[in-house]
Amino acid sequence: MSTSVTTPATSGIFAPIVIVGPTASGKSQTAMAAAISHGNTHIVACDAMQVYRRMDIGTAKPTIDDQRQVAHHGLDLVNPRERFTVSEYQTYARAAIAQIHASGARALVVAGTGLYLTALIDDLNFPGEWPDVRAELGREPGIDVLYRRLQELDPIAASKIEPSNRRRIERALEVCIGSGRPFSATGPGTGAYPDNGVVQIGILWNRETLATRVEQRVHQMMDDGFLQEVRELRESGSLSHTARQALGYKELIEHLDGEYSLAAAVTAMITHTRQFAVRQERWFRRDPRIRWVHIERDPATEIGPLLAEYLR
RNA sequence: GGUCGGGUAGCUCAGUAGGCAGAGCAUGCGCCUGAAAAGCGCAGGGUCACCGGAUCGACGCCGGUCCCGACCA
Repeated sequence: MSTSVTTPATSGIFAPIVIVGPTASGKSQTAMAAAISHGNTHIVACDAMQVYRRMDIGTAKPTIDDQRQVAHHGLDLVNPRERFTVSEYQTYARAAIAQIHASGARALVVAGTGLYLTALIDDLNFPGEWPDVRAELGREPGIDVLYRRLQELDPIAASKIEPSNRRRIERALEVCIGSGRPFSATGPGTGAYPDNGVVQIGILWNRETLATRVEQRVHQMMDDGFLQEVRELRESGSLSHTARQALGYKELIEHLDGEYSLAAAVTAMITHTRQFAVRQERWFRRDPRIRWVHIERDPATEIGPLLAEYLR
């Protein structure tokens, strides 16, 4: 079955169940427990960093043991030196879910990366890439020049992009110039929340507790040999633009480069991870389709019953 | 004990020849279409260490007190 651009491959009776939540909220653990107790369930990771091989500890990737107990998808798709984008994820994950469902099993998506999830379950059509156009735009020093040009070519897109956001201005221009059509004609975008039949369950902790969990997890990662993992990655060659910016990896690479003491790197890592968790919450809470569950102590047991209704 | 620095936002520090107090980071909120663990924006937040004085007016000037640092004895 081909991945139609107008109908997500996920709609209909075989729509997946999705667990969303910020980092360190206990998504993976919850999914594992549910998959084991219900059987015939595959877990599909929706995570921009777990796609990289050899980036295991810092991305909190499900262990080999977990993967032996429950079939996982979306992990270890590319080398950390390779480029990987939302668009590729969209194609990959829709095909994976279609295949899982075709085999008569259930797909349980575990989502931490908001844009990737939108690409997976909603109508997000990526218009294409024009590297030569992009390169040329990158050479223009004046951001105001670029913004004015976008205002001419695509006033609608320009009105939605802040004049200071160079990256988005460049991408919109790249599409306008490359395709000859306005970027804003691409589709409804990320702000549309159509009824797609996908059940999304959100894990919600209070801020302070989540912050504590983040801190504890960072220390746990360090105890588990995170520094050694980063050292090996760093020695095996340079990472792709995306992989290089993964939380924790970035800070530890800077430490190994001598820019940070280890203690400072760990502190920065905790702060940045906490900020990331908040940003994830902000992304997800815009989606009115998500059913949030306030967690007091243990997400696996507190979400279990709700999940059971849909995994039957 | 003496001399010299310094005490300003949660943190690190600017600042004013006296006229309603600033930045970066942190925090809160918002945005997000091929880097998204990325990128961008907005906001809240101060008895300018304390006490007294001169001045129309002090964070700034004068006197004193306390605290921190360096050096000298």
